[in-house]
Amino acid sequence: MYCYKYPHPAVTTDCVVFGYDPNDGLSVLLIRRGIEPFKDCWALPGGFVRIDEEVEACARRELNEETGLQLSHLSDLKELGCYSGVNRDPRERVITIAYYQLVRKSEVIGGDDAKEARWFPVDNLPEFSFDHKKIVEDAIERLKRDIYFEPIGFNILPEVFTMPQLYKLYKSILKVDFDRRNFANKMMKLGIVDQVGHRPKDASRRTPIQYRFNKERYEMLKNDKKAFRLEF
Amino acid sequence: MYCYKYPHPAVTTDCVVFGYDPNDGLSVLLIRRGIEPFKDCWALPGGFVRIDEEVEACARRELNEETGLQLSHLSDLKELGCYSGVNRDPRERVITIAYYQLVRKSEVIGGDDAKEARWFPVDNLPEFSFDHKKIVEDAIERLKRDIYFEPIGFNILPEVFTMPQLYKLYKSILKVDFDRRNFANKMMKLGIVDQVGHRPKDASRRTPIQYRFNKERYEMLKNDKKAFRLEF
DNA sequence: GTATATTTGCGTTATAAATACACAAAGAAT
DNA sequence: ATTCTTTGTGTATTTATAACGCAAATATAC
Repeated sequence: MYCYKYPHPAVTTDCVVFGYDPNDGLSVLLIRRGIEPFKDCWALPGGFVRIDEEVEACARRELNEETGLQLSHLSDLKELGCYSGVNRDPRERVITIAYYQLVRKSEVIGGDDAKEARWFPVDNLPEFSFDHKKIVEDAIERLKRDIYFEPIGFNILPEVFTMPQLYKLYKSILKVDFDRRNFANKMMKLGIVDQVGHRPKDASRRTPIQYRFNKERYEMLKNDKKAFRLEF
Repeated sequence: MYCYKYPHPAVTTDCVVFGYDPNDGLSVLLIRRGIEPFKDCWALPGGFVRIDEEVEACARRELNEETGLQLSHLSDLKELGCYSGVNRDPRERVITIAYYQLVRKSEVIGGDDAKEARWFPVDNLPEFSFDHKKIVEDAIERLKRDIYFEPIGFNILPEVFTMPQLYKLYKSILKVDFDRRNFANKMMKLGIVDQVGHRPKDASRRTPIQYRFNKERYEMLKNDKKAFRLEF
């Protein structure tokens, strides 16, 4: 037993992990809870912060334990915010720090002693445990906002992709229509993407050109919030 | 005594409160600690989250208790982030949620049983307690970023102000030079400010025109992150 | 198998916005 | 009395945004 002079809340982390594929569009990674409360319901991967562990480290650890996802030490989770409603967990007072991140779906192995982990398209989400519905909604809003001010896609698209793929990713997040040609021009002018190899001269116009992100320029624009801006 | 099966961290809040005046520029509100650790050192206003209290509510309460500041229930604190270094407090494991806010200096009464509270210009800060130096630095960076994407000034300038005053506020936050005429044009075109009364016809050109914020439009632009953008 | 629709790349043009200054009047500083 | 500073107004120039045309290849429909 651990005793304190004043009552202490428990602190947990939750992660909203976004994945993407051309068929389902944007999806969120959820796990099925194995224990009460909300046994067998869907919830965000997450768990209790250890006493000698930083909060973001906890989010990474829980993510790995529950979904097999091993985030690169480079790619940092984005802090979404603190959720502190006094009755959000029936067991005890629990304060949660939520994070979000974009990953390639293929990186989820779901191995280990992983509870059942599954992708749900953002417009077809299940019933949630706790206040996780609100957290996911906030994450989607946040992602929608962030996409205007920093480049998105490096972690969520395959290494080599086509302009139509990048365009569709943006459209499926923003849910608005904008001109594909202006979008491609902007991406090129920003210098964020490089053409991969040469297009074979026997290839038809219908075969899309392949690109990869220019990591150097991508990181630069990610940090310099003034330089990157989308309108739409 | 309150006992738990697993060890629990303590949770606190800290507030970075910015004020402004033409002479000192941007300042931060700090209090002198009355107890150990860091007795008599300067620290951010803040304190322990109560077990039946939401985190943001705690930040408001502590702010009021320690500085006399009573924030309008409308103006919400902005969440800055979570600070969770395992040794940031020598007493026990403490996780802090930091907030920031802009206020008029005059609103700080410093009454009550308030510990000594004082404004420090951001480029002349004292030694800090805990990791509050990092928190303040982060808040300044965050403010610098936010200023590009949403209107700032409603809470920090007097109700009626002049364009040169608004211009100087922006310059003292951003610490870059930009054209005052283009800035004024932009503010006018955004519809964020309304001229107050008529300029007396005997008034010279040297007497600045008075403005107040158009609250409706201000709030609109605050929420629609796409509509408000500064370049500089 | 032919007609039609869709996808892709590569443009152009009109409108709007950002940027960089010019200038004059009033007052302050020297 | 002269010079410098502050304030408001205005105007070019450059740059970015938004809307759209077109042809080639291929997929789809009938």
